[in-house]
Amino acid sequence: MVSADTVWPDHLFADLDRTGPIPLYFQVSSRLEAAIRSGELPPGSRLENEIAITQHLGISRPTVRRAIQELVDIGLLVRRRGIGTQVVQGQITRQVELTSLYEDLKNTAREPGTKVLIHDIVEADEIVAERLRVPVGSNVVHLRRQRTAGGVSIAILENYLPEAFGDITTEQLQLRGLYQILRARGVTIRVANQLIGARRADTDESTRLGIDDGGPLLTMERVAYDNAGEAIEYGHHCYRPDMYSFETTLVAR
Amino acid sequence: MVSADTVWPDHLFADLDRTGPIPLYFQVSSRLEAAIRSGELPPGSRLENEIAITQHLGISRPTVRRAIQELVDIGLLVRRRGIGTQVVQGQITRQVELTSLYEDLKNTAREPGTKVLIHDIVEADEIVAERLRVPVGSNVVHLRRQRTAGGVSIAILENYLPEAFGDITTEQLQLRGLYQILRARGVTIRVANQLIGARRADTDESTRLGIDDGGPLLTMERVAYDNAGEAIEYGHHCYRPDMYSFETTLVAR
DNA sequence: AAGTGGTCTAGACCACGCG
DNA sequence: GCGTGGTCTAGACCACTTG
Repeated sequence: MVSADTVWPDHLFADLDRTGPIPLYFQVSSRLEAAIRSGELPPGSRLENEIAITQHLGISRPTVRRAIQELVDIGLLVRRRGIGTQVVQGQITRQVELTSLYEDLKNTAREPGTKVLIHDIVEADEIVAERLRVPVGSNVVHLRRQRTAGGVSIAILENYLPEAFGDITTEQLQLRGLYQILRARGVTIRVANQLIGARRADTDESTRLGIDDGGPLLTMERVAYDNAGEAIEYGHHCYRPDMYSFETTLVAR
Repeated sequence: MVSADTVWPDHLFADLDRTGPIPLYFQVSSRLEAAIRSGELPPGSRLENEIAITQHLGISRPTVRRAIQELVDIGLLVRRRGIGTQVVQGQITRQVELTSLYEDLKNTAREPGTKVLIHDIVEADEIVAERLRVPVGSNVVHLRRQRTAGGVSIAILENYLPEAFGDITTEQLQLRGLYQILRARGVTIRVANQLIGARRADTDESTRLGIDDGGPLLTMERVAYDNAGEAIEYGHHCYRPDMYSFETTLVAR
């Protein structure tokens, strides 16, 4: 018997497509996520148990579990053995996505712009060589860009890429984010390692970002890897701390 | 037929325990992780395919897949359909764990210390009430602590907890990290939402942390939730940026 | 004792990348 | 065409929580 206080928005799952290319578990998890974010499943709601969901949807339990797990992984649901599955109390929302700052800004509806300060080929110093796993002194693409949102400077981005990306043009960089350009070339970033910190701005940085000389900067250093596990990009960026910050959701395994 | 250039450290898996309480997939993934981190499986190595591993270990394919998935999730392995599974090139290592600063510091072998500056019960203002999901004006525990490592001040931590934690003693707080105390009471943090930024230090902060007045501070604001999805802790912390930074590994889904 | 999620099996078929 | 990982099934038994 199912407890009376459980919820399951059955109507959302009437049109599951078993023939198309979209996995069943994804169809279920995305509809469920929408129901949670819209408030249809309020914080604290208890979902029906997995067996019951199985019967409602006509799919197997591992598939149901995978759908639920997707939402547990992003911190929207909490599972407890012997208890059930509940919507988390906090309306925690965004995740630090594996996207570029450019896309972050687009999503916040401030018009992003890019000024390319440096775009050349240099020999890798020890740090760049180590990060990109190329020999010291080999050629790498070097970028320095200034990023604006709604006309206001908010970040200075310095990046290094393997020489294979030497044919990226300055025009492309002015129009799009780096990750967009990479994706258009069939390169997908799969894993990234980031180090977030803070330091004083130097004179050049404070002038460009329109802040006080010596004022605080938020910094991020990142190495990104593609599908094949190859290092694709190393960069160290700095941000106006009153215009940008990093949001993360951590979920215990 | 298995390609000649694949690797599988079969000897590591001779003693899998099928009767004990430790899940098979975890036994496999943790041994595999150790082999990767030790360098026994160097970056770029191709693992044997999943069917072959199934036969080597005498376990089913979903179990093998789950073990591999654990390491994909932390950025150690990369899977490609039609290609296989490989060790990531970069030695991605630590993760921002769901632990307190205290434990972070212990792991880096600098002796952590805590000075309790404030420990009282206050009425929740609007922000605290919203974060902890309690009524405005209801009682909450208020903490302000100064954290040292090897005798050097590195952070000021301000936290709010529901009144149910009013029996935590100042002595406990001096000896242990907050999350340790919570765990000892049977409270496990499951989900946390963090916002990381930077700002200027005020005079009190700069004095306590031994930095210049107005110098840069790394800041973190966090709300943490337990197994049941209940808000357990809200805090805003600041760190000496030359002594502490945040490391994250992001993995695309 | 009853109900829940956690783990595991032994298959099946499909989609993608490559030669 | 072949090998790879991606998805899915229909069960089974176990461990934990609560009444």
